[in-house]
Amino acid sequence: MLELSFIRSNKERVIQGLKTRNFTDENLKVVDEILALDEVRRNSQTELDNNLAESKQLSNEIGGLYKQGKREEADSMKEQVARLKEQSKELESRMKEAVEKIEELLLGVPNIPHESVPVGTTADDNEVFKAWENPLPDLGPDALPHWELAKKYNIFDLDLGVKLTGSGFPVYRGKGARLERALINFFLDEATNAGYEEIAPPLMVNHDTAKATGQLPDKEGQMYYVERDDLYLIPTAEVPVTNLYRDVIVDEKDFPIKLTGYTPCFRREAGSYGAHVRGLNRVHQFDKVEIVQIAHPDSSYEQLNQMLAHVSGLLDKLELPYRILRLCGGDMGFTSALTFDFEVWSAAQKRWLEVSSVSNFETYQSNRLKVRFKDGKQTRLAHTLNGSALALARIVAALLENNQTPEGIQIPEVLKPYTRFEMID
RNA sequence: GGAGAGGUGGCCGAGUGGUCGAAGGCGCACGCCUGGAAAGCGUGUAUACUCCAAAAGGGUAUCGAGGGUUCGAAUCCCUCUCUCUCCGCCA
Repeated sequence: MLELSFIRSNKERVIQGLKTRNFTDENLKVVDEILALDEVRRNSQTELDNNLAESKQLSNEIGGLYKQGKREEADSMKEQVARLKEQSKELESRMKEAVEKIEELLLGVPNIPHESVPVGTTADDNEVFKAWENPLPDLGPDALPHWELAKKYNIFDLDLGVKLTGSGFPVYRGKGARLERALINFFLDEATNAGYEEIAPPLMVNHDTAKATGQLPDKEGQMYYVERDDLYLIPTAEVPVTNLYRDVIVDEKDFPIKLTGYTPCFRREAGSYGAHVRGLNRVHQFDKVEIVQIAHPDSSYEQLNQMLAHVSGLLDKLELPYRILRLCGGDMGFTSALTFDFEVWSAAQKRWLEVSSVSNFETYQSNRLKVRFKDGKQTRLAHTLNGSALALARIVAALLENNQTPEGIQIPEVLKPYTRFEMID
């Protein structure tokens, strides 16, 4: 959520930002609407405060009069207080109404894009920030997509998942399960070595938590919900991990706070069908290691670069061809100010698969989270950032496809200490 | 699931209707003292909104949450919620 005070003093910047997000003139009216309501709110608040101050003072005087036994004087003052109270009620409801309406409108306003965000409406308009310079692997016509490889080597099984749960819940087995575990450990170790503290969070969260990182209300339909206990299954570790710092005033010298966590991720996403969602390309449950940072506003973009370098390093070590995209205004997530997507080349499907999304949310998320720090006397919102490092299912898909040989599937060097086998055959 | 106890500031803890944003202690910060430190002494130490061009300084709200009684609520009443203890069940 944008800060109201920011909109108040940076109206033009907000409007420009929303234009990058392809807001029409009609949609842009929301800004004026918010500012008008803010005016109403502040006026009623000032009036209300004065009113309450007066009642308070009168009440104290009444107390004094009673002690002196001046009953009649006191009683007439009571009437005054009663009248003020009437007015206060009215003012309060007017204020409350404005506050609620502002909140509602504010929830509909996305984050202001960073100045480097390219204009555009769809994924086609994303900028290739870092291309893959080397030739892409060519496996020839016999290359099998990962779902065929899964059958051939019995490493994961989607049909069994259907039996147990439903479509989109893969069962990994044998070396497939080991590979999964190896990748998780590899990613966690890498993050730890890069200075991230490992967190093992709950996989279910309450309403407040889901709201603070922005999953509620905008993405309610994407989450699995346990009605009986009013809990949501997490769609990403970002949710519980970032919420660790909800309502916390951070000590400035602790910046940047760097956290990592492995969790399964649960996503309902009723999406498109066909080849794009086959196999592990899009599933309802997948494993992911997430990195999260809470940073000082002055250095959050440095930290973002550091996160890009970290994710790049992982893909380099796994020897996977990848490229980095800078998302355009139309494709960027609602809450993000700047997002880079990592895509890995899947050699049998011959297409790029998104495996990581690294974003700086600036204060958009921290405004709801109320993650703050002291800047002198002032309390300011911190910046939050996060990124996948990395999402497993698609990495597995690409590893299987790219590394297939007639003898079997080669395990990248760096993973061998983790899998403790060299080949899936 | 059953029974009971309890939620007060960063922490501990006092406060059962009147000027209480809240005693006291601890912690923390700064200063004095000291060769330096400790001790000691002094000062300060919540958050949000708001008024003011800003600073200084005001105002309002907040004692788990919401509602009620009252001129006046941390204190009384109601609802909800969370935590703890005991019992039951259980990886």
